[in-house]
Order: sequence, then C-alpha cells, then structure tokens
Amino acid sequence: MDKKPYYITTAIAYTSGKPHIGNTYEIVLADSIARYKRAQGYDVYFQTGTDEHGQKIEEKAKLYEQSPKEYVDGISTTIKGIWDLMNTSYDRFIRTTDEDHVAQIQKIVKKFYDQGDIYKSEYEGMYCTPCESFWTASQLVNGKCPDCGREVKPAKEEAYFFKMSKYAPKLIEHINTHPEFIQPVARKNEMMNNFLLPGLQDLCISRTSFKWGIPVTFDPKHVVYVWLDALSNYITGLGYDADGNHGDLYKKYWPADLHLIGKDIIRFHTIYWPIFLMALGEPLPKQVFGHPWLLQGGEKMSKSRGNVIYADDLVNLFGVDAVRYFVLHEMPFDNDGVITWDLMVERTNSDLANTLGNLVNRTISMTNKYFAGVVESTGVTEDVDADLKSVVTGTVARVNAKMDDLRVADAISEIFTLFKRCNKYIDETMPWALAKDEAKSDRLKEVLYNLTEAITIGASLLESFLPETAEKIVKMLNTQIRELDSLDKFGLYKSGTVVTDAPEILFARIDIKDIMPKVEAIQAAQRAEYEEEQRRAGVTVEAPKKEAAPDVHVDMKEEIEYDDFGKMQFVVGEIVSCEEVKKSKKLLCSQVKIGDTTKQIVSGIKAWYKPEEMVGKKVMVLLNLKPATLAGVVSEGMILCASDAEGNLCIMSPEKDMPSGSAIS
RNA sequence: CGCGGGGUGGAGCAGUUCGGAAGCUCGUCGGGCUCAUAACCCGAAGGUCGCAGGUUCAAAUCCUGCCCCCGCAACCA
Repeated sequence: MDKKPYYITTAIAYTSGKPHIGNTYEIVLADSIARYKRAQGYDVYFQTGTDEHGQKIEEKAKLYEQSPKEYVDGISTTIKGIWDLMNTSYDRFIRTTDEDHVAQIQKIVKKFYDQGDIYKSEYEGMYCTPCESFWTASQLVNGKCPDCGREVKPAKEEAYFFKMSKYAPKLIEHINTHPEFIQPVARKNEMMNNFLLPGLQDLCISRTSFKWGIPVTFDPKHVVYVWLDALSNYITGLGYDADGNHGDLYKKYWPADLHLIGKDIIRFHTIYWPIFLMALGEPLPKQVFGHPWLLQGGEKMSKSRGNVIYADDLVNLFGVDAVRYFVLHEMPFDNDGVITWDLMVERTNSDLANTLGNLVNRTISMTNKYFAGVVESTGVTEDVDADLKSVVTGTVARVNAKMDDLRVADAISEIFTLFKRCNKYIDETMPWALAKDEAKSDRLKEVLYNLTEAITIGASLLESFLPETAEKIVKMLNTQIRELDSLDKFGLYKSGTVVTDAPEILFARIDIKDIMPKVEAIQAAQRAEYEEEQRRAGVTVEAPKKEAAPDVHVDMKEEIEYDDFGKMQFVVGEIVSCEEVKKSKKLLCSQVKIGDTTKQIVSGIKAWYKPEEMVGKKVMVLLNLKPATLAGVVSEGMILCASDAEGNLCIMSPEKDMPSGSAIS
C-alpha cells in the first residue's frame, strides 16, 4: 500500500541573529506534527531552513567585517545547530543561498516578467533599514520608524511591482470556498477585511538600494526582494522548475499540506504567496496555520535588557525534552503563551518530574523490590483494572482527534491524563500492602504488569513529542515503542520480561533557587554581547537602566542655516475652545486665538489632556505650517509638545504670561 | 461609529458554535499513604463568569447598551 504523502513546512528563519525560544517554538511544533503524521503512517516530508538575503544582513555583515555570505554561513549554522539540539526531524534544511533555489527564483521572476505580471515603476518613501520597511511620511512617529523608533532616511528607487490586483478576485473566491485554508479561522476575517476587500496594492518585488540578494537576470542592477525569494523556498526545496521539469519530490509532495508560520506573517502566506502560485499556475497549499507567539512574561524580550530566553540556555538547564514539553504544552491554540523561568521550573517539576518521572521510577522500583525485575501477567484481575485499561486504550483515539485539529497542547494533556490515571491506580491497588501477603503475590504481579503495559502505551504516544524520553522509558522497560494503531490494545507487553534494575531519573526536580544564579549569569553575558555589538555599530551604549530614568540619547539632526530657522513662524496662542475629534482615538481639535485671528489646530494629545483642561492654556504654536486634514478635520498649524522616551506628551507653554500672538524666536 | 481578539475563584486557561448543575492545571489548607524524585492519592476553601438591562421555566452561553485590556490599521502637523 502506498503511503499518503504529507508535506509540512515552517517559515524559514531570517539570519539576522540567533533565534530566541519564541522562534524555536515553531520548529518544535512542526516537528511534533511531522513525527505524529509519520507515526500515523503518512509519508512525510518536513522542510525548514534559513532566509538569508536583504539589506539588513548586508549591513550586519559589514559590522562584523565579513562578507554577507560568510556572515549568513555562520548564522545559518547556528540556527541549524539549535534545530538539531531540539531534536527535530526535518528532511531538508533549505537556505535561500542554495544554488538550486537561486536558479529557480531567477527563472520565476523572468517568467512573471514575460507573462506581464510585473512592471517597472518607482518606489518612494522613508526607509527604515533595521525593519527593511518603507513608510509614508504620515506613518512616521516623530519622524522615526513607527515599528522600532529608529531613524529613517528618505529613499526612492526604481523597482519592479507585481500586479496583485489581477489575481485578487480569484484568491477571494478560493478563501471563501476553502474555510480550512487559513487557520485559526479568526485570521481569515482579518485578511479579508483589511487587505483583500479594500483592494490589494501591488507588491514591490525588487530592490536596487543594496546588492545582497538574488540578481534579476534581465535587469542586473535589481535584486529580488526578500518575500518573493523567501516564500518560494516551499517549492524550490522540492525541486520545482519554472520550465516544468519538476523533480520527483515536487511531483509527489506539492501542494503542501501545512505551512506552519507565526501569526505576524499570515498576510504574506495567505495573500502574496497564493497569488504568486496562481501566477505560476501551480496549486495552492492546503492549509496555512498562523500559530500564536510565545512571549516572555510581562515585558518584551530585548537583548539590551538581557532577558531574552534562548533555546540552548534552556536545554542546558532543563534538558531537550523538558523544553520541548514546555513550548508544546504551554501554548494555547490561538492565544499567545507566556514563558518565564519560574513557569519553566514549575512545569518541569509538576508534570515531568512528579507525574511522569516519578511514576516510571516507582513502578520499576517496585518490580525490582518484589519480583527481581520480572514483569508477569497472571490474569488475576479485579474491578479496578477495568477503568485503568479503558482510560489507557482510549487515549490514542483522543490524541488522534486533537492532532487532527493541530491541537498539540491538548493532545499532550491527554497523554498525561493517562499517566495520572496510573498514579491513581497505584493508590487504589496499594502494591506495598499486597506484598505483605504471600497469597496475593499473583495479584501483585498483575498490578505491576498493568502498570508496565500502561506506561509502555503512554511512552509510545509520547514519542512524537518527547522522543528522547519515550525511548528512555521503553529501554528501561526492556521493550520497544509501539505502533500507533496498536495502542488501543492492552496486554501486548511480553510477560516475563525483566526491566532494568537501575532506573534512571528521567527528570530531576529543580529548585528555582538553584536556577536563578545561572540565569543571572546568562543575562549578564547577554548584556555584554549586546554592548559589544553596539560598540561595533558605533553607538554609545546607554548605562543599564537603574532606578532613576537614564538620560536619553539625543541624535543631532543635520545642521541648518539661520535662514532655515527663520522660515518657521512660532507664536504664542491661547486655546479658546477644545473638543475631541469624534472619529479618532487620539485627536483633540482646538480653536486657538493668535493675536487678532483664530486658527483651528488638531493635535494627537487626547491621551494626556482633556478638552476642558486645554481651554485657557497659552501654548507654543507653529503658525505657518501648511494646513492638513486629519481624520476629516482641517488643521491649520501645530501645537508644540515635548515627548519623553515612552512617548508621553507635554505642551510647551510660555514661562511668564504673554499675550496671544506674541512672536517666539 | 476602521478591522479583529480578549475580560471566568490567588495565577494561567477551557467552556460560549447548537442556553439546561461553574470545569481544568498550578498555588493554598486539611486528610490519607509510604512503593517512589519532600513524591503520589483523596477532600476543602476560594468565583455576583467585566458592568447594566432584556429574552427565557432556565443565560458564562442569546439580544441591547456601556467600561476596560491587547493586536493590526491609521489620523499623532
């Protein structure tokens, strides 16, 4: 019988730095699904890899005085190392610098061009290098990138654009007729309402402002922009060929069954990627699952604070399977999950050490103590056995059901329900009491056999999630992992088998007090590394945050002439009246008396000032600013404010009372 | 009235599709047991299910209004 193919992918990781535990979650999740599908009898192909082009990488490489290729070789190796450390079973680790990938991207772009799907135009805007994003002037926050708050520079460049609108109706149709395409379903509405229904903008797919990318063959000063490059890995990795000479893997596995990605890039995977595929005339992936994020509790992860949690640090302290267990079990299906060192310790202790590890340990210990390690079925059953067996043999069906819906966390919970039932069974049967009565020896044997069998079944179910632990358990029980489709049968453990006489502690209990000094050492190392990087970048490193707010670093803008200053007309204004702009969240609209005239000025200060407290204030106004319309209301100037590092605003007022209309210079 | 998610015992969550005893994990307290990794098993306390109305024999669940939090998006002059 031919096995059914199943193709699963993760997003490829961007090689701008070492991935943290949140990024690592995705590969572990994909791995557990891939392993489970294999166990269910599918012929699985599992692909992951690294996304290695772009301006950010070009600049990062320069920082380390390396060529871009040398730099990405290093990071890609690090990432692959972490994936391997997490014991993930991918079939191919693709890199966007791989020759086969590069060749196909070039062919794909050419094909789009020949088909008339892309056209040359000009891209204009403010560019934020770290975010690799263009912003329109109105999107900037205090003249800086709205995402990261860093400096942006004006940029304008020739670029090729893809005619997204051409395929939009077909995509809308596809999404409507395939409700399973975007998961979780809540995301579907977001895509439809925000992007598809209002009308898709054409997507820029090439750049000339940097070199580190795949060159466009018919216009060599262009390189392919990162999204077209990155998304295509899903087909180039299988041997897709734009000329139609596809490799066997492509014929067998495409279309993909599941693209597993973070919720932040759903748009690219459910809009642009399907449209590219339509343009290529290829079938669309069956499902895109945008998983939630794993967040560091309370505050954002940032290197400068030294609180980023990395997979390898976790593995060093807790072991691979404890980390796999945490990320898989702690993540809800569609809400963000939280990770802290405390939670990590708690989960390890309560589930892995107490429930599972201790169960295995006490079962093997008793077998050794009472029967020199021999596990024997005697057929002496009692009523209590029935419930144990029914829970144990019913688990596989429940796990299957959860996995069909990609509810991995729930699937694992089902398995732990089995182990908890075993612990309860020990209390119900009280083996230590049976041991005191020679006449009950056969009953005791049966009880220990039932436990051993139940644990074997549980370990077999665990194999996809905690492969190392599952293997350790069956090895100690001197048996093997069992096939998934036999796990509804109780009693396959070979009677008379001898278990190990030296049970290993699977998961040691951990005291948070022992962990914290190590965590602090890790954090200190992280801060040092961050400072080193900043030093290389030529940025003055701020002192670490103390109780008092640190001085903010002030970047001086380009020097200006006195005449430039003279162009701006600052005056004192008096707020005559003020009201909220109804259709907005942040805007107040003020009537400002300036000498003998009154101007209407809109300001984004609703969060800090109430309309009534504005009235009567004397403020500093930039008078001769070109009027603009905000939220449908005309604004004829600007009320000046100071803003702190958090973006809190404070109106600038004259220190002594001055009449409205007074000039400020 | 931009789009969407959320508000359930101390913490973290399920339950809301299609009304019908308020459930899970952790923590706390009490008890049991001693095979085991201070573990395991049992029990208890603790919730006006964001607020206010409405429909109904019955509402966490359906309807109406409102208040908070969080994403995205923007309008931060």
